[in-house]
Amino acid sequence: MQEQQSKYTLILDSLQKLLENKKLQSISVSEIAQEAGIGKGSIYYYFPSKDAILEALVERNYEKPLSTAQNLAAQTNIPPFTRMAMIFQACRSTSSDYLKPQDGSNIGAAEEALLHQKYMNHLISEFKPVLAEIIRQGIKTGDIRFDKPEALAEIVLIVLTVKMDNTIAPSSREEIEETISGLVSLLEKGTENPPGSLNFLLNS
Amino acid sequence: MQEQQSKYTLILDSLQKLLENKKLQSISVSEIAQEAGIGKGSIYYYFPSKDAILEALVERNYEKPLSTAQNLAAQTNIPPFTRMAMIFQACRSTSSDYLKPQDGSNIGAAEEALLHQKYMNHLISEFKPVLAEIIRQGIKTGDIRFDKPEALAEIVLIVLTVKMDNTIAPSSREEIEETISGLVSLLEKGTENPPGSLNFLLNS
DNA sequence: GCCATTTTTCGACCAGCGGTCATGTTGTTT
DNA sequence: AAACAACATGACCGCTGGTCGAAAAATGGC
Repeated sequence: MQEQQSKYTLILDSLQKLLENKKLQSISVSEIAQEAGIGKGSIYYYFPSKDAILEALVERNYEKPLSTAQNLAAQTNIPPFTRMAMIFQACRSTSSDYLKPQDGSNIGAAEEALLHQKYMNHLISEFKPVLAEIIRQGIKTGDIRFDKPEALAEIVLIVLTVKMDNTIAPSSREEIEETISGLVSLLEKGTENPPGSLNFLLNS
Repeated sequence: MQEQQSKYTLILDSLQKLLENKKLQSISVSEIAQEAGIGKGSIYYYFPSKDAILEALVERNYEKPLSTAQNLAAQTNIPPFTRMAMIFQACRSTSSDYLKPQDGSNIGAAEEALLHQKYMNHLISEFKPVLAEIIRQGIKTGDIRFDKPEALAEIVLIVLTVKMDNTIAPSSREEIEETISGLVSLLEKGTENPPGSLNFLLNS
């Protein structure tokens, strides 16, 4: 008989549960196994390493937002800045999923850093072609004036992701908004749009 | 009798040597002790944790470039963009110090991610006020037109650091240059300077 | 010089980690 | 029923970051 969810999915679910509910820290493979109610050895039947579990989880979490973003890019009838706003939104919402309560202990800081690295890496590399395509269309329609769409997309995504993640350049919520607001200003001038015209990107 | 260098310094030197000479990976505390020619327990007399050693090393490595950057910021007779170029240069040179030969094994990827995170964190947070001050002076002299100096400084530093580190958004050397070139274009438009006027920022 | 006190050094030791593996257990095929 | 493959397991391994009591070196008052 086939279970509702395969062990593979069960393992990912368990890791996710541990990540959001309990403190983040370094979650041991044994813990994951215990949470999933299976033997530790079984985990290595489905995953080659602990890293691979993290990687698979990150990948799974961005399947949905990515596909919606891709659909977004195809909707040429929607104005490009509206679509950009939705990507902004996607970055914000997915980012906050990984914010967990910080406790005093620094144990497992390394694993956490790796998680953030993987997360940002995926988000930037996956969203970049989508956002670049949107920008390219915006250039064609004349809404955007800038001659390096890929570079612009990457810059925007890097700043957004890093500030949302808040690990590499930690700051208060106000400072984050200040920087994003500056990014929007820079974007307005860079794409030759009037000041304030992109303010709607700021709504969280 | 006082040794030429304290054990504290010796430990940092040993870690640095291990980081640059051998493959990066996860360097164990025992290894550091062996390299330094001291007992493992002694390390914990000078440092509370392995993390603290990394942190101290990162901090030490940016003492010098930071102080020169701070001196730079004070030199109001030098045009602001020249000083900015020197900060660009500082980012580039310090970044490459940590690029090490990549081998196939993924062991210790977590520790490496932590190192990169610490490194970028320090670089951005330390350079930000300096660069912001330079920008602020540029605004006063009329060389720069932008109303959020801190935000602009942070954006520039984030993009520079992330691209130089090449861990969060890995790409080829050409792609890196492309993105930086895009950043410069964006900067030119954003600060209301003519296209190409900031090209000298690109020289590595 | 000498002892008492403090500062420094050490490596055996610890719990726990990620990962392996021989040994089941279960399910399918013939 | 027998044979075979797919799945499950926890004892086990080498190693890690970190602890600790004891020894060694330095220090200071006399």
